[in-house]
Amino acid sequence: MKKELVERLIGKDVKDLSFWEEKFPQRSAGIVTRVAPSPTGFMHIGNMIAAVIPERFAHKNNGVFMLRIEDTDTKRKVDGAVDLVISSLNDFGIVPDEGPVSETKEVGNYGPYFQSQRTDIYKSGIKYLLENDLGYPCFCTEEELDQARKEQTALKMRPGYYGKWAKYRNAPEELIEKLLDEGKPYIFRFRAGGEWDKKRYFDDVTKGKVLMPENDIDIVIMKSDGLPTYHFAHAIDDHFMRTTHVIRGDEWLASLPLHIQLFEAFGWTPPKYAHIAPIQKLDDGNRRKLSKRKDPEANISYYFEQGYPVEAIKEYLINLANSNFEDFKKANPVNPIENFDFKLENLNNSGALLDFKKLDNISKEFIATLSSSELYDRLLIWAEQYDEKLAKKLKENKDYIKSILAIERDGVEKVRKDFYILSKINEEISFFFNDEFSFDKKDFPVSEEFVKEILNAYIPTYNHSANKEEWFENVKETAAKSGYAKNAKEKDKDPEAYKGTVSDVATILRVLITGRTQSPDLYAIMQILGKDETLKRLKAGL
RNA sequence: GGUCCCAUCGUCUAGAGGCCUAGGACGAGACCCUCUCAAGGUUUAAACACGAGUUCGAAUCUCGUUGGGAUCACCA
Repeated sequence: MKKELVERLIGKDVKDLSFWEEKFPQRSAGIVTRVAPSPTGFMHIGNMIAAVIPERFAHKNNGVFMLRIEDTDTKRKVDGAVDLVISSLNDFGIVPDEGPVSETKEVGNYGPYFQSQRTDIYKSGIKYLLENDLGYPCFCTEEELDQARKEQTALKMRPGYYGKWAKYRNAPEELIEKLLDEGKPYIFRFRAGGEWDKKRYFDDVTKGKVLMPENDIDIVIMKSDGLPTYHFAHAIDDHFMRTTHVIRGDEWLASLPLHIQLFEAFGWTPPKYAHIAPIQKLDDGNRRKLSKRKDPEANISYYFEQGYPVEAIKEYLINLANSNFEDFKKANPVNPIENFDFKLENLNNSGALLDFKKLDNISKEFIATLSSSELYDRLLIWAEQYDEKLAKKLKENKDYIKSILAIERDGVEKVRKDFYILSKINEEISFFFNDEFSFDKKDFPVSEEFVKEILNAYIPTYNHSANKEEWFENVKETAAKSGYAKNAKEKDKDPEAYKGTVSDVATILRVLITGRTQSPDLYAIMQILGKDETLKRLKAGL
C-alpha cells in the first residue's frame, strides 16, 4: 500500500518498528514469563493458576516474571480492578518483577504494562502490516458482518471473515480513499496468509505437537476505538517485552495458528507456548469449566472469605498443575513451594475437577503447622475483613483466645488437626464464652438421677491444680466408686458388673463443661476456663 | 456442526512395550490406640472407556467407536 494512504489511515507521526526494537533490547534472562489478566474486577481461580505457574517457572529458573494489564476492552473495564489483581497476586506471594504496582504506577523497562497505554507501539505494528500488504482497513458495518455470518451458517459454512467473505481484503486503494473521503468508519484487519485445508504442526510445551489447519480468517487487529484486539496485542507485546514462554489458558490453543502467523508476518520468532487446561466442576453428571456467573468458587475471593490460608490454596493449585509436587513435598518439607522445580511438561492437560476435600486436607495440614500465636494473628486479620464481631472479640480476649488456640497445639508432638478454614474456628471455640455457652440434658449418656449421683461424688474431689494424669486418675476413681468401669475392657470382661464406663462419666463432664458430646482435651479446657467457672458449670448439673 | 484436545481407582495422578499381581495422595471402610472428637498407627475396597490390529509380549504403539472438554466476536 502506498505511503500516503498508510499515513492517512494510521496517522503521520507513527514510528517504525525499528524504533521499538531499539527501545526494548533483547534480555539477558533466559526465561521471561508473564501473566496478563483483564481488569474486570473479578479474579478467577483460573487467573490465579495462570499466574502461579509462570511465576514459579520464571523465578525457579532465575527468569523474569511480568504483569501486564490487558485493558483493551473498555466495556468490561472496572475501576479498582488493577489493585484487586495486584493485591490478589501479593496475597499469593506473587510479586512481579515488572509491571503495574498500583492503578497508576509501574516498574520495569519494557512498559508501559497497560495495553491501553501502548497504542503508539500497536500503531507502528499496523503501519508495518499496511506497508507490506499484510493488513488492510475494513469498512464493514456490524450489520454486514452479522448478515454474512447468517448466510454462512445457513450454507453450513464456517463463519468468519475469509475467502470471498473478506469483502475488503482486496479492495483497490481508490475505493479505500473514496470511503475515507466519505468519512466511513473502519477497523484494521490482518491479511491471513494461511489455507484452511492445509494443516501444520504447532508446538505446545505441554501438549507436544498439535496438528491444526492454517488460519485463513482475516481477524480484526485494531478495533474502531483504536485499541488492539487480544491477538494483535499479544504478538506485539510479547515480542517487545521479550517474553520467552507464554503460559495461558487452554481457550487460546485454537488461535495458536493465528498467533504464529502474526509473528511470522513480522518476521519475529514466536515464544514457546504452554496452554493450561481449565479447572472444572461437576454439574449434573457432566464436567464443565468453572463459571464466573454460576460458581462462587470460581472467584478467588471465595477462598479468602472461607478462610483458607493462601499457602494452602497455592499449594493446592500447584498440586493440581504438577501432581508430582506431592512427592517433592514429602521429600522436601521445608519451603517446598519455593524449591519445587516446576515443569511445564508436567502440566495437567485435560482439565481437573476442583476437589474441596483435598483442599481441606492441605489446609488442615497447613494450619496444624501454625503456633497459637500465628493462628491468632491470622484469625484476626481474617476477621477484620470478614467478621467484625469476631475481630472485636479477638481483640478484647487476646490472651484468653490464644490459650484456647494453644490446646493440643503448642508444644505437642501430634497437633490437633480439626481446623481447616478460619471461618469455622469461632464456632468451635464458642463454649469458652459464657454468653455463647449452654448445654442440653438430652446429651447425657445416663439418666439425670445418675448424673447427680456422679456429680455429687465428683465435685468435692475436684482439684484444679492437679496435673492431667492426676485429674484423669480422679475421674476414673469417681467413676469406679459410682459403679462405672475404669475402662472399656474391664466392662467387656464383666458387662453386668458395671453401669457404664469412665467414658460415660467423662461425657457427663464434657456436656456440662462444653455443651457438647465431643470436644478437645477436657482437662485443658477446664484449666483455661478456671476453677470457678469449671465448678460453676459442673454444679449446673445438680 | 467445524476444528482441536483429552481418556488409568469416586477425585488428582504415577506409568515412555516386559520392572504392573497397575504405585501414591485425598476421600471411603475396618481395626488398633483412646475420656469423646480430631489426630496417629495398621489395613481393606477401589481404575487402565470399548473394539480391532502391531508384537513373543500393550495401560503404554496404530486405527476405529464411544465418552468428555475447549473453541469458533470490533471479549479477553
